[in-house]
Amino acid sequence: MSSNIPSKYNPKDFEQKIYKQWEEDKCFNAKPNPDKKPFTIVMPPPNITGQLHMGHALDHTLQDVLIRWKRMQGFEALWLPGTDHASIATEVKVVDRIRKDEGKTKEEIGREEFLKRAWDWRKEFGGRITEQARKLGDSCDWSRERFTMDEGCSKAVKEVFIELYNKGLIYKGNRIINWCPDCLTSLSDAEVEHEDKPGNYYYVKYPYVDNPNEFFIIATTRPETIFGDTAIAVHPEDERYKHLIGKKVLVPIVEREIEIIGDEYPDMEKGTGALKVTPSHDPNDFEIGLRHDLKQIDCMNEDGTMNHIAGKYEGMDRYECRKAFVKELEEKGFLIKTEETDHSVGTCYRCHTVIEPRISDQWFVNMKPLAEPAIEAAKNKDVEFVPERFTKIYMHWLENIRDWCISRQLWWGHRIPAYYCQDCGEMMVASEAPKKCTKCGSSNIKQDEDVLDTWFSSALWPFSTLGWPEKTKDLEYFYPTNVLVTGYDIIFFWIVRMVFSGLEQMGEVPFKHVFVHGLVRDSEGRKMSKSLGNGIDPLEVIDKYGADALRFMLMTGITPGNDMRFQIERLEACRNFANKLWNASRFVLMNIDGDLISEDEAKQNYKTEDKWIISRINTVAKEVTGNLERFELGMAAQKIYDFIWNEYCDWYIEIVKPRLYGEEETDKDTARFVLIKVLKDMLKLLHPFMPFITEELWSYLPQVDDKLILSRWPEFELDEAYDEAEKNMTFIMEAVRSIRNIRAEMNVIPSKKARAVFVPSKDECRQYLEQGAVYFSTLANITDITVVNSKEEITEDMASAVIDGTEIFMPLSDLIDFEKEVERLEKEKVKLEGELKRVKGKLSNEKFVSKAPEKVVNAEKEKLIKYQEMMDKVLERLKTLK
RNA sequence: GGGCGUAUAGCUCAGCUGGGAGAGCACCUGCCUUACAAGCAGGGGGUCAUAGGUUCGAGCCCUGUUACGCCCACCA
Repeated sequence: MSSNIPSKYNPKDFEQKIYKQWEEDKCFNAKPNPDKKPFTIVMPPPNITGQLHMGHALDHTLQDVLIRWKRMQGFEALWLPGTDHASIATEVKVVDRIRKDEGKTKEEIGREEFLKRAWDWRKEFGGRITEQARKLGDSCDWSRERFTMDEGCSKAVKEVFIELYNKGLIYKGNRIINWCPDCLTSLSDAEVEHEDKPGNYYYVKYPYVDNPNEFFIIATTRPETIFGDTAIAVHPEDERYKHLIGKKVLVPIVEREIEIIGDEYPDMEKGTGALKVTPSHDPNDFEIGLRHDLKQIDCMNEDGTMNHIAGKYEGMDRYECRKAFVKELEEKGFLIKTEETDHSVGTCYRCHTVIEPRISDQWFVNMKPLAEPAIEAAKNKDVEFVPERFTKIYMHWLENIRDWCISRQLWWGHRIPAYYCQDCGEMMVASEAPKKCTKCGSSNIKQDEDVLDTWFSSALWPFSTLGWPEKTKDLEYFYPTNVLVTGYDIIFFWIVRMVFSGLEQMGEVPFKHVFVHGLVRDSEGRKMSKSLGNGIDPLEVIDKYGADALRFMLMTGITPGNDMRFQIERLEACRNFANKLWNASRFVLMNIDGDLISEDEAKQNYKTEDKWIISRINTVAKEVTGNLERFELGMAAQKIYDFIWNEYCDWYIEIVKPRLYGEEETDKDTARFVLIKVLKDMLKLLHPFMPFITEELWSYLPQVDDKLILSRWPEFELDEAYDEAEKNMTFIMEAVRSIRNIRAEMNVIPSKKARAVFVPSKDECRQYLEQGAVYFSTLANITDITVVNSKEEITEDMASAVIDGTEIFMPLSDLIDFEKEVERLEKEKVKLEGELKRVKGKLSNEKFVSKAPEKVVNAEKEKLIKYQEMMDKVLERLKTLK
């Protein structure tokens, strides 16, 4: 076994192979199991528009760590994968491809043919994405892979739509919505991004009808909508204007008569305190229009160009028209002034085209009744956000929610299950096309042309993927899920909607915890984006450094909910860590042949260092588990890293070498046993973070019968806590460091061998030293160790150090540099002075002594004695030297 | 307009429920010591943004300020 472990860590040699084995052995599969508790995560389905990026790598690693950990803890762990059809984004891509390949528009090839191409796209990219997920090591149950437009999900979508419609929670209406003139579809409020853009206030004159020489002045940022003006609104209490209500003015140039109306909406403090009202192009104006029964005059086409209402500007782009029309206003004397200003405009989250508010026939979800239970769920902590601050964002959104526009003027997506009789106009909502009109009996029936917002189907993901609307065993067992892991950028799009959908359909929240993470930025802190070209492809990284290194890098040095930077240096450090573990394991295996002794046998022969390392990993396991439970994955990873590198490799392996090379068989076997025992636990603890290397190394270990992925997570064992051994080793390590320090600082290492004289001040330390000669020879090249009671033997030509419990002297004979030695001790003195001052200050503070907990006070008292003792020795030594 | 986040070693960041600050990289010194130079040993480097407050005690809690960033909003 040990002989065939490759001498170099090369992740490419085994990552793929290991994944295949896991998959073949169905290690990721989960099914309802009455003997186990379920632990479920549904994967946020990646869009089929492209490939996985670093954000996915982070997102997936977080989920995989949790799933692997819980699986090892004995839960029936299900991580359910899938992909999202991403209606608008995919449609745009497919349209582009058709244009490029065939030079045709989607209208030219027709709906049916278009959908065929879209499904082809889905096959191609959906497969690519799942391949990438495999490279990352995602331990998801591929036998359950879903797609938001597969049969089951489509059924769920229809079911929910019909149910909400029948309850009156979905309705169709002619209302003002966000329109993207480039994507040519409506958008929900969540899909509109606000950007500050430079613009102007244009102050425009509206002449009075009865007195064309006098004007009413209006400020507007969008003069091109003047063509759609149907009123001017002022606040009915506004002293400046109140008397003008009812008067008529002419829309400049257009010369349409409009009335000055009184409405509560205008803010007397803002601008001129008066508004032009354009119900077709502004949501507020739309509302005002409804209140006053104003005409809705739409002056634009769906692509953002002006229509016939704009007269000679017909066909001109809205921004071109703005410029030209302002010029005309100016020339004809209607423009008073222009003021520069920045103002926020809504843009399409996909293409960033400025959205145009537009009145059209759309489907909406009545949100208020659905939002309330979702708010309650967060208040009751049925859903908890990690970190907690995201609760506020969630709440704020729900409390201010408006109806959700769910229809999209697209082809790729779930077609709205509404049918219209072409003869009598009757609308029928049903899962299948009705054969006959329920009103007039006609069979001339057509389905609604529109599809649903992608997020409508995503909202059902936690239960549609488990078989809903059927009452499946899966659903019963795995729902509600435990954790939903996602970036903070889709809380509104997705989290909120899953919660209210889960509550509405299942009567239960879809997940207990929402674990929110940040963005992966580039090394300079910029968002990774295609346009900047600063994106880093996870696959390239995996190819170069291995998936384990990438995963570990993404898991360490991060704080939940905060953004992180992608740094190649950290990636290298993680790869080096993997290499370190690889070599340490190789060392252990090289020193083992045949079977290990039994635990009982080993236990009787544990040496101090054995007890120490066992005790330490016992504690680490406990802490790591605690960290994972609190979603502190970065902290957990860091602790495992530190233990493996700093304790197991740097100390334990080094300490144990002489035993392995020696003749004492019992010592040797015990050391071998402990090396393996601790290594096994290390591999287990690290496995969720670095699944590949740990599984690979595990396969070389003696006496393992199953895969690491299926092994049992280490738990804290009370009988493996060895406090005395920990104390002992801590002291020894301290002493070794001091000796190493002397050797390095004094720069005289005449030979590998050296002598050290200890003058201990504590009995226990004397004991540690007397029994610990081997540690010093192994770790500090001290071949001659003397423990004495008095300083009779101590001479001037010795370098010295003081630690808690003992003084250490190293004879350097004529090589000693007195100046340097004094310098060293002076430095030590200064340090101790500082400590003493602090401790003394505290203890002389009566309030501290009386108010601080006894434990803390006692600790300070002990420190005082310790430092005082050390100080005395340093001073004494300095005296003899001078 | 409202809300939130971040400010800690040259760089990137940790620091859990308050007891006197850590890592990686970089830097300096010495080592190719038969697991590992993707390494080993040693070392230097921080008034924890700023001004107050609470407390025996503050990087951590409270208030104000500054800088950067993010989110929300029907800001004529």
